[in-house]
Amino acid sequence: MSFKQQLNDQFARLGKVLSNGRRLELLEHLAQGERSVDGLARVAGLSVANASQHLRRMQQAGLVVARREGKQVIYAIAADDVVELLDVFRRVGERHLAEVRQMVDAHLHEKDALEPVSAEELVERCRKGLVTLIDVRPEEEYEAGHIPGAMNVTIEDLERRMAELDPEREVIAYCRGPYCTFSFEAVARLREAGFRTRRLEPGFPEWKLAGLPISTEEKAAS
Amino acid sequence: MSFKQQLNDQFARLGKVLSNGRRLELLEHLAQGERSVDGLARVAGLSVANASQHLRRMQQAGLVVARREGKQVIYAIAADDVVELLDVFRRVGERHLAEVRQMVDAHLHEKDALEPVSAEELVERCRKGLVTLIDVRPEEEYEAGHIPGAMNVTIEDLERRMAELDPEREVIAYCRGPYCTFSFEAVARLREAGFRTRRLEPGFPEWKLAGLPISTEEKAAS
DNA sequence: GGCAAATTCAATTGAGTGGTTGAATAACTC
DNA sequence: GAGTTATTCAACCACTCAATTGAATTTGCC
Repeated sequence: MSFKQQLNDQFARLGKVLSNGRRLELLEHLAQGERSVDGLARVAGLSVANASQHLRRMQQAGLVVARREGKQVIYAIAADDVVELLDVFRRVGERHLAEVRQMVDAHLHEKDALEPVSAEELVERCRKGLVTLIDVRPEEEYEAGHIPGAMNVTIEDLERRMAELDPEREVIAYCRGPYCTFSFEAVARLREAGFRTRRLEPGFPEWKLAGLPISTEEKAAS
Repeated sequence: MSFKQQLNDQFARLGKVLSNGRRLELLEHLAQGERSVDGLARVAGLSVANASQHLRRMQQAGLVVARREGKQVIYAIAADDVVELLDVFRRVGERHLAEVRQMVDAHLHEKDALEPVSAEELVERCRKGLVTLIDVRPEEEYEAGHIPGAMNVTIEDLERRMAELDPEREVIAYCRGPYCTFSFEAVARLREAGFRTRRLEPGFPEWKLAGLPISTEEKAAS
């Protein structure tokens, strides 16, 4: 077997890691911040043993790193370029896999009724103090890092905490990324309740990757 | 099975396509330009039936497109973002797969003895008329598109045609991309023969992707 | 229509993968 | 050190995949 073939076989190992939906899901969660094995197993709906297997495989491929912290093993994305890869991967997938386009169109976008706000636009509007920014991810992920000035309101809390929002200000919601449904849902519900609302185009990982400021201050401070 | 899981399974299909060394090799060749099934089978060292299977699979995933031309079926990369994906994929692979780093270090780079020239630098030097640019890929790929002003000298022809090169000018060689060995080999041989030589950092696909000018003029014109 | 070339299809084989289960290991607590 | 919790290991089964082989299909040419 030629050198070229051996080399391509090595690269193919990376492809193998990305060739399983469960692993992609785990990577998506890890892109939000580091987590323990059973934390990941819970959010991804997998058995602990199964999640552990997938994580170990990704570790061998160098995409994630693990460290021990007491009884727990904490996994994290190995480097920013992995998030970048995931992003390109998703973009190409969305463009080229007919099935993805169909699924996304059918389930998520009510066409562009929920027209997104770009990162630049958000920065501008925040500066002017025109908007309320909400982070629709679970509390754990919010605490691991969020956009400065965002308040954490999960989907479950949304109805209950709507009263806290100023109806005069536009509400902008963001979540994990372009294929996370939280922000779509939040926007839909807030619209029903009469708010002017839009979703932020990038998710938190894309925001972070772009080098924009992030914050890890406690919930109370927002 | 949740929507999120289904969606990730769809994306995983893309990973599956990239999870095989032979397919990656075919994509690398296709990134040089379109080719027929048996042309691809020959350059990749596969049986025609096997190449056909791989190509059909990549077609189903939307990464390549096929068109009939007489008796032959011509395959081509579906869009530029596929080349971009391949590029990110290789970059991440090189950084994160320890085995790749080892193999590449051992076989290709005699460390940076063959320090590469960037695309910008080449454009600058070409403008000043300081360098001879050679394209070390097979004739077919050269004819499908090359950097303007480059002369096509394959590895096989190199020894024989060295006399055509001006020993006073620096010679810059390029080939298929960062994991193609042709330009390394050409540079090594030319150095032995006493030429000042370097290799171009990007390969032809990367050059094209960057939107830099390309030419398809006949060999005689160079 | 009959023949040849290029490609695809269909069936088969051996190897690898994903998920489950139950046992083994590691670290902390008492 | 016994007990508890978090993680990994090992064995297993059903399933998918890569490559080969030979037949079938499509197209062009006489």
